[in-house]
Amino acid sequence: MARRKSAPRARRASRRAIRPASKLSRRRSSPAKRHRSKTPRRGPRLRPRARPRAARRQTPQRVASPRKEIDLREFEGRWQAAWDDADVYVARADPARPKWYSTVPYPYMNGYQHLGFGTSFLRAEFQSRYRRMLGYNVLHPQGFHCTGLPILGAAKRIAEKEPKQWDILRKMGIADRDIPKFADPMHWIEVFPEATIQDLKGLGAAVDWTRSFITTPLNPPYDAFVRWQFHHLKDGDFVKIDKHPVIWCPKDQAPIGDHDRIEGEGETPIEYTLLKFPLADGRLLVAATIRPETVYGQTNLWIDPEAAYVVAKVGEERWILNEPATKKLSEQGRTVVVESTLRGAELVGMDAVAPAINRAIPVLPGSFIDQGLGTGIVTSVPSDAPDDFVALRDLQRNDALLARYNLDTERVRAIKPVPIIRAPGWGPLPGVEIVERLGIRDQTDREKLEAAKAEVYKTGFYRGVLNENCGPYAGMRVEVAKEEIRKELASKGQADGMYEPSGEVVCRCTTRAIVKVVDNQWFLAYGDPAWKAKVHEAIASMELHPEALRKWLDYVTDWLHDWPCTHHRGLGTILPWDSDWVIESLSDSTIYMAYYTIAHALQGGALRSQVPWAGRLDDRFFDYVFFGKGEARTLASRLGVDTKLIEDLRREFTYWYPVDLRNTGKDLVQNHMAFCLFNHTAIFPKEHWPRGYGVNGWVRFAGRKMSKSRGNTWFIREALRDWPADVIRLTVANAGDGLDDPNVDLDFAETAMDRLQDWVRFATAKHSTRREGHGIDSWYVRRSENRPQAECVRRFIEVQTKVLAPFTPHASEEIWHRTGGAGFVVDSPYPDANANEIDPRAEAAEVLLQSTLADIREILKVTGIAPKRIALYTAPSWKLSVHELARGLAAQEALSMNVLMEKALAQPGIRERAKEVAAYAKQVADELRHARVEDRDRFGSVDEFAMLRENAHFLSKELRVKVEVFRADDPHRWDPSKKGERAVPGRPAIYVE
RNA sequence: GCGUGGGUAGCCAAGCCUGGUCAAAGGCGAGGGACUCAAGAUCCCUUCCCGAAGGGGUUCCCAGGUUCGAAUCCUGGCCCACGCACCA
Repeated sequence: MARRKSAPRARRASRRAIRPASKLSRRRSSPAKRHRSKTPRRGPRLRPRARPRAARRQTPQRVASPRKEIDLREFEGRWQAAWDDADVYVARADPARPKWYSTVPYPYMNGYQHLGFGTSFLRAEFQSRYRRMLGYNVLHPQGFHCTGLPILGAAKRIAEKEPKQWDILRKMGIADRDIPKFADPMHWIEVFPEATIQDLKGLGAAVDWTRSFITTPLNPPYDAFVRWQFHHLKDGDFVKIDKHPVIWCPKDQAPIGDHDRIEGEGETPIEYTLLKFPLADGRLLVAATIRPETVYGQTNLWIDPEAAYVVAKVGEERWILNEPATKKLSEQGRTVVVESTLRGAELVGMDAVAPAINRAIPVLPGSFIDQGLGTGIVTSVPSDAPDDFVALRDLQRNDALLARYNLDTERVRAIKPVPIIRAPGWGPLPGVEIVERLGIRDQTDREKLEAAKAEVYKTGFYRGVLNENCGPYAGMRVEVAKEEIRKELASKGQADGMYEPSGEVVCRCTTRAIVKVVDNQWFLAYGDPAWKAKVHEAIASMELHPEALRKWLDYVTDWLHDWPCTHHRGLGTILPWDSDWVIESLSDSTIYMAYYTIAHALQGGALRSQVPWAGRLDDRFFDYVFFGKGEARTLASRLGVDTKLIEDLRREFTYWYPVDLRNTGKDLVQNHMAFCLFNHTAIFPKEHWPRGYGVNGWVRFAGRKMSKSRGNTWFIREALRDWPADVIRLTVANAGDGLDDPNVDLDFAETAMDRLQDWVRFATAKHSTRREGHGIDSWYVRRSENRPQAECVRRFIEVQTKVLAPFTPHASEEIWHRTGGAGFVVDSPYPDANANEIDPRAEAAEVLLQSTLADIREILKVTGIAPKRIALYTAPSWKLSVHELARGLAAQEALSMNVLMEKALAQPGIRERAKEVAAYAKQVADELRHARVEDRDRFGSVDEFAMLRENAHFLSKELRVKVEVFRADDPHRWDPSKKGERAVPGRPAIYVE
């Protein structure tokens, strides 16, 4: 039996709820309460309501409360230790029993885990515990993900004493003096996996910890496993090498991931169109745009007269553009030779031939151009680009400027925007319209101009249609025309392409990022239609929760394209055939569920394996264990282990695989969950593809989205500091289902805690003190007049304890043991409905009693009578027999008014009240014609008069007034207002005095 | 825009797939009562509107439709959330 040891954490955290008795406390809190009732509470209340300390001290005599306090935390620690000692959750293959294998994706180890992970984890865990009680041999392992950039990045930031990163750790509750240790990435990997284990154990996780591990080469057998996986992918042609645009730091000469950016998180490379404008001498002015569809609205070009430009030879052409653009083009695989430089002013006033419209437009001076973006030359479409319109207006109004550049004033002033796009909600010239609406003064009004651009672009792009000024593209949707026009111009040599970041990205070294096209990027070929087809096949045979997930996964499968699966930096396995690259973190984590099945042997109980032979694993080992290829004996002798050990691992794998349920938050659907299927179909035979997925929403906390940036996170350890684990588990279970975001509701937690304490108190009390009935079905307690039948209560407690066990394993275990249960409740068989114990007659009687009680209450409520005496009248015998006849007819589907009347009148004593009978028969016929069989059968199984008479005392007690029961056809009944006539079967008449 | 999910009472949240037992579970909040010197504890009742007799009215985003019957099925619309990637 379990060794009872009390966990120090639990003792420290114990919170004795002593009922305060002081008037002081009441006075102090009542205004707050009044206030609360009027205004909704702002922000979450994190902790259970605190009992005022002062009150506690003032009234020591009250401490001796008559009720024994239940300290949930105390026995949580105790039972966690007991399960641990008994290795309850350690799972090994057992061919004699059915298996259940469920997992959640391992969390990334750059911090403590919050309740978002906790929720995904617990949902899978509830299922694991439930399956365990159904008799399955359950495997539920948990690993820890360390691959990738964030840990390195964060460690570096700590080393640099960056305040933001420092603060993140401090907010996690790490002491200032300990923070410098996190300058070493290894420290993160030492601290957070252990911390996560403690957190999950604190929640009562039913995990087989002997199979836990961390990723990356720090853990050699896992590293070998990933290498094996990539060899297979390569052999099967699932990996390919190709060109790839990446966000790139020109100074560091390296790609910049999100975590290495000061600015521009989430920005990605997008392709700009380069438009070529021939000058009279054949040189080409090159302007960059993301809106090639607006070429039909071009009126002029913009050049910054103060900026420097270059003439560069690109292919056979001479391009004029700025110097940074030539560098970007070079990085993007173009050959660019700079020949000379010139000032923008030299170009102003020239004419150049615009593509698509093929006519000369003037080059005008503009000061708004961002020289770091594009080419430093901008084509002007004042109809749709607020910048262009404002710059044009500025120039037209500025005589000095016009004069300075010797421009043809008449010609410049004659330039008018050309309408080109029709979009709902906009006039013909959105660029002009928005500038006027926002009251933009001039080119220096940057903030408003940015907003204007965004607004015009969005509707223009998604809803716009090109108009009659757009030549062959008139009538085409902007979204489509964009690509068409670009293709046409490129094919005619009037356009080219260049990548830029989708928004400004600044590297940690403060250099502005550009886009580089690398030409040797390794990809997983998720874009391959044949591969996609196999994934669809896998999805089709899966069990998905919720079912809506199926459509989403199918969509994601089609939408995915080739995935760059290697990096130059970050922690991870070195690509086995090209040591310049490290395998990226979403790519090393797709089939590791297979690794868990053998991890207990490979890890030797440590997260970083120290097992000597496990440091020597090669592909042949995994080929044998996962595919049964090769000889166990040769393998064993090479590794220096017993043949049996190797064979056992093969058995573990074939026993446990595939995964039955993998649950996660919805953020992973379009990457990890999809990748997992792709890689399984690539590597494993069909019978080892995952069987089930579950997905939940983002956890909201007290109605608000839980997010680090908003300071609304709740770490598991914080939650455990404030609440008992079982309460957290119940609260998570209550939070909501489906793909919607579940809501962690602390008011519920508060109630759940009280109820759970009550339940434990009740269930573990001696029979004689259980009479109060807290925690038990109150209808039954009341019906039994507070003397519930002992065996019934015992059964109730047993069943309830088991049903609750997946959610509140600690409380259930405590009850189980204190009520003499054998073994652990978490391993006991789940209760099953027993058909022999269902008594339809008794249930029908209870339904009648309850509905009668409800009817009486309704009458009392409506009339407002304070009753002195209540009488019930059950239906007269003639109504009973008519009803019975009707039921019989209904059962034969022969119920009609005339048949019923005919049969009724044939009975003795009916004819003399034919009129009444007819009225009632009609009513019964209408009621019963559409009634369900079960409902029909309920009538007749109960002797209403006997039942109500027997329970008159109970009703009296419930209603606190005398209740009498009569037959409606009893001539001696007390019935001052002739209510008895209304009685019908199933509905006794009621009189209230 | 594309994709996915959703809109149920003051709030949270079941029900919808498989139509009827649905004025719609449960929880929170609120009101009343019991117990109490008193309570934030516990228990009971109420909580869409009307009603001095167990009833009636109007509801499940809106508008239509199918059906004897719709929160549930179909069509159209409005609104909200999330994702739209190279990485956890």
